[in-house]
Amino acid sequence: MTAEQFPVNRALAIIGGKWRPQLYCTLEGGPKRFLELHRSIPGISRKVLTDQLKELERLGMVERIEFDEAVLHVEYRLTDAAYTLQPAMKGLCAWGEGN
Amino acid sequence: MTAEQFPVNRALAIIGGKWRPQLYCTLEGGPKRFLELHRSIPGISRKVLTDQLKELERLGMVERIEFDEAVLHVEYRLTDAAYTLQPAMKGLCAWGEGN
DNA sequence: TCAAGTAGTTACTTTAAAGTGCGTACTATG
DNA sequence: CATAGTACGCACTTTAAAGTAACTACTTGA
Repeated sequence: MTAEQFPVNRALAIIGGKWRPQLYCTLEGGPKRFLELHRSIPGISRKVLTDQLKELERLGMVERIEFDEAVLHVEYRLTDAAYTLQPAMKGLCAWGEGN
Repeated sequence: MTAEQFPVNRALAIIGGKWRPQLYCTLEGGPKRFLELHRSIPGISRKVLTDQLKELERLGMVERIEFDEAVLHVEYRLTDAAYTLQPAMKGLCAWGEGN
C-alpha cells in the first residue's frame, strides 16, 4: 500500500494543511461569506483562502452559493459529506487541547 | 489564534505528513528495528525514515533503544504519550476507509 | 577476503504549499 | 466623482518536506 492509499492519509489529504482545520471549524458554525472567512481566520491571505475554498469545493467538502443581488454576494458552506468528518475532527481537537 | 496554536494543527504537527501515519500504525504493533520499518513501509527512503524517527523522538512520541550487542541493534517504539493518539488516529482511519 | 547485513550520514535536487504584492470589475454611499 | 466594500485573479518568490544517490563504519558468514 502506497502512502496515498493509506486511510489516514486519505483523510489528511482533505483536512490536512495549514489552514483547512480552521476553515472547517469556522464553517461548522454555518455559511460564511468570503471576507467574513478572511476576517475570521487571522493571517490567511486572500489568495490562499481562494485556493483552499476552490480545492475543498472540488473535493465535495464545501459548496459555493452565489446570490443574485446587485452587490456580489457569495456564501460558502460545508456539505453533508463534510459533516461526516466531525467526529474525526473532534478527536484531533481534543488531543491537541490536552497536549 | 494563529494557525500553529489551533488545537487540530497541534495534533497534525505530530501525526501529519506523508509518512507519519504509516510509521505510527506500524509501530502500534510493537517495537521494530530500523530496516524492519524500512521494509514495512514501501517507498520510504532511509533518509526520510531517519528524519522522521528523529523528529518523533524529539517530540516524545517514539523511543530509540540501542541494544549492546556485537551487531548494531536498534529498536524503535511508541511512547505512552503516543498511544494517547490512538482514538484520534482511529477516527481518521475510519473516515478515510469509508470515503 | 569478499559479499551481505546492521544503522545510519552527507550533499544535493525536486516538489508542493504557502506567501507577497499587485490588478480587475463591479456597486454603494457620501 | 471619489472612496470604500464586494469577490476575486495573476505573476512571482519563499519555505518546508521529501526524494536521490552516494558514502561511512561496523560485523558476520561463505
